[in-house]
Amino acid sequence: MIRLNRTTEYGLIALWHMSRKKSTHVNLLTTAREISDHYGLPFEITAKTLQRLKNADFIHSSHGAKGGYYLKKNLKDVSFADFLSLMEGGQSLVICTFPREHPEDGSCEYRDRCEIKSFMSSLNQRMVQFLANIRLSELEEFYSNNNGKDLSANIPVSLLVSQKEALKT
Amino acid sequence: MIRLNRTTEYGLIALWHMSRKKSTHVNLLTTAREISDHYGLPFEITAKTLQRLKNADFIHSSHGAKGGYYLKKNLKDVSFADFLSLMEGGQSLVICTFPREHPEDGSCEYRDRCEIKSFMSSLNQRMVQFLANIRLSELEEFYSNNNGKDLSANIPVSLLVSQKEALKT
DNA sequence: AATATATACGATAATATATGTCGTATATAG
DNA sequence: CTATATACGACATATATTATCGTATATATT
Repeated sequence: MIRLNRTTEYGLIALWHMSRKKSTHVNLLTTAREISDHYGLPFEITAKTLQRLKNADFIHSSHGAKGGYYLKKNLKDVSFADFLSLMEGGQSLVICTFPREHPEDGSCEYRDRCEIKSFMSSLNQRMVQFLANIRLSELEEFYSNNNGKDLSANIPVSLLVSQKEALKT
Repeated sequence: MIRLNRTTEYGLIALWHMSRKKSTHVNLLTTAREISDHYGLPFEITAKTLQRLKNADFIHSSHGAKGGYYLKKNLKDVSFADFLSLMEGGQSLVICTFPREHPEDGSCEYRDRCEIKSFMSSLNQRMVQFLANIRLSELEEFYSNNNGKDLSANIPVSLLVSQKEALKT
C-alpha cells in the first residue's frame, strides 16, 4: 500500500504547528519538546525530524536554553514532492525509475528482460508531476481544524521569546 | 519512498505478457513457469501472483497438464487504483484515511490530537483520483518495447493450445 | 563557574513488513 | 499411472521502518 512514513507525518505536523504559530503573528520559537508533548509524538524522533528540516533550510534553529526552531521557508515555495524527497528520498515507484540513487544499469536484477520499463517510467513521471503540483501551503487552508485550541497553552512562560530576540545570537 | 511492491511489478509483467500475447491473436495459454522463466522471476511468487489475479477475475485458469492462464478482463476496464487495491490493498497515505480496514476510530494513536487529518484526507482523495484515472490498457501503448522478441520462443510445443480448447474443460 | 535547557548526531535495538521457500493437495492430459 | 500444472497454507529470510540510547555542544540564568 502506498503509505507515508511516520517521520513524514511528524514533519508535516511540525511544519503545520510552526506555520500556524507564525500566522498568529506571535513569532515564538518552537522546541522539539513542545511539539512532541503537544501532539503526543515520540520526542527523539520529533527532534531528529526538526534537525532534518533545519538541515534542509526549512526552519531556523537556535541552540541552548531558550533555543528552538521557527519556520524559515515560505510553504508556498515548497512542493509535496520536495518535502517527500527530503523525508523519504525521491519518488520512484520502481528501482529503475531512480537512476540517481542507482547509477549502475543492473540495479534491478530483472532489468534486462523486463518489458514494462517504459510504462513504469511514464507512470512515475506523472506521479512526480502530481506531487510537484501540491504546495505545502495547502496546510494553511486547514488551520480551522484546530478547533480553537491554543497552541501556546502548554508552552512555559520562559519560552515566550520572539524570533527577533532569538536571532540576536 | 513511494515504491511499489515486487508482487505488484510481477503482476504488471504478467498482465503485460498475457495482454500482448492476446493482441497477437495467438490466444495461447500462459503458465506460471513460462512467465517466471521468460522474465527471470521467482516461480513460486509468480504462481501466487497469477492465482491472485485469477481470484480477482482478471484472468482465467485451467488446471492440469496443458493448463494455464489467459487474460479475461479488458484492461481498459481496470484502473491502476483497482489493480493496486488488489495487489497491495487500498490506497491510504496515512492510517486515518483508510476507515474500512481500520473501523475503530482510535487506530492511529495520534488521532485525537492530530491537526492535519483534513489535509491528509484531501491529499489522499486526490491521489486515489490520480490513480483511478490511469487505465491498465496503457500497457498496450508500450508493446513496442519488446524489441521484436518472440514471447512464444521458450514455450514448449506441447503448450501450443488455444483458449477455445482450454475452455472445453 | 555551575546548572538547566536545548540542539546535534552517531550507534544500536526493536518491530513490522516484504519477499522468498517449502510442503502438500488437487485437477487434467496423455 | 505419470507428468504437468494450479491452489494454497505455513514458515523462513531479508529488508526497512521506527524507536531508543549515549554523548557532545551551545546558550541563558543564577
